[in-house]
Amino acid sequence: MTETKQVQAKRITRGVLSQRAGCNIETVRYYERAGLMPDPERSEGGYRLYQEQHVRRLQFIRRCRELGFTIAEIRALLDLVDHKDYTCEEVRDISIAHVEEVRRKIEDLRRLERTMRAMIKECDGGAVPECPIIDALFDAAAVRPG
Amino acid sequence: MTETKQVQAKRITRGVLSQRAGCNIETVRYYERAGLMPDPERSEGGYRLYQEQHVRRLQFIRRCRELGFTIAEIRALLDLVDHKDYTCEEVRDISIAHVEEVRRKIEDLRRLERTMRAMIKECDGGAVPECPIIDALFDAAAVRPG
DNA sequence: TATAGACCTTGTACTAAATACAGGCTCAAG
DNA sequence: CTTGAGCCTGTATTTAGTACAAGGTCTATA
Repeated sequence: MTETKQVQAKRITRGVLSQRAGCNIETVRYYERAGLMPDPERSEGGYRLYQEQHVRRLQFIRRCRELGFTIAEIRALLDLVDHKDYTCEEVRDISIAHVEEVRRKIEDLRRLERTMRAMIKECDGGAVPECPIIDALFDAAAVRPG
Repeated sequence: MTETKQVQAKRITRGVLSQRAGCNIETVRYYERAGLMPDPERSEGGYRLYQEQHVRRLQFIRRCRELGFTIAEIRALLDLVDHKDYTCEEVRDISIAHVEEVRRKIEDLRRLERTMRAMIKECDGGAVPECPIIDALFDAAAVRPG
């Protein structure tokens, strides 16, 4: 009897919520506009009042962002979770598509790094106003070796 | 005598300029606003009239962008080049700072890829509404292994 | 010479993923 | 009751472009 009253969950303000997820306070409002976070309860004065479930949700979003998922991808994941009709396969497909995107980005950056290092190697760092890096940047062949 | 007249360089429109640098026509105007491309001559009717030097400059900018230099970094490089008071060392320093940034990004993406692959490996892709990937994303420990 | 239509002009809005700020209101502690 | 921290809304800024509307220019052809 008294227990149901004790179970009454305490409400959390936006500032506390953002701190607990390790993000900026404004980010919460941004995710609300973006449809990732729900419109929460409000106090008499209009303050947003969150619950523990919202902390978990925001942390989920932040973790996805740290893994490079876009807002749209996270929305897709959360839709699956919210409707509770997702299959492991759907989640897996989204994740595999994402990791392949990550791999492509790594490849692009590695090619770029090789080109940069090749240019820098040509440069002795002398105190003269002639620089093979600048020359290379002005000369297509040097920058696009293959 | 007649030669000085023949040397009269032909002028290039914005559309042709952008094509020769392989970029969108609007990008030229953007670089102008950003201070990377100069205000060129204009025709009677107000058309921008470019010269060969501008093609080279735009190609330089595009190559820098392909290598991941930011607009601010390119502005710094062009300032050095324009004032002709740069030393090889200055250019080299900017380039090394950039390549180190690239290396950091690669490291971040590789960590991210490892985490993603670890999550995906746990998932058998079954048609059930329970997924270790979702669980991992809701559980800090799984996503941040170290 | 007239005109079609390709090309250019400007200003403005949009993208992604936040972050920042102004002006005003609320809440809790003392 | 007052103080000040914290919250409210709306709007602007960031990066590196892209897109578009309404209108003016340029040039080749009839």
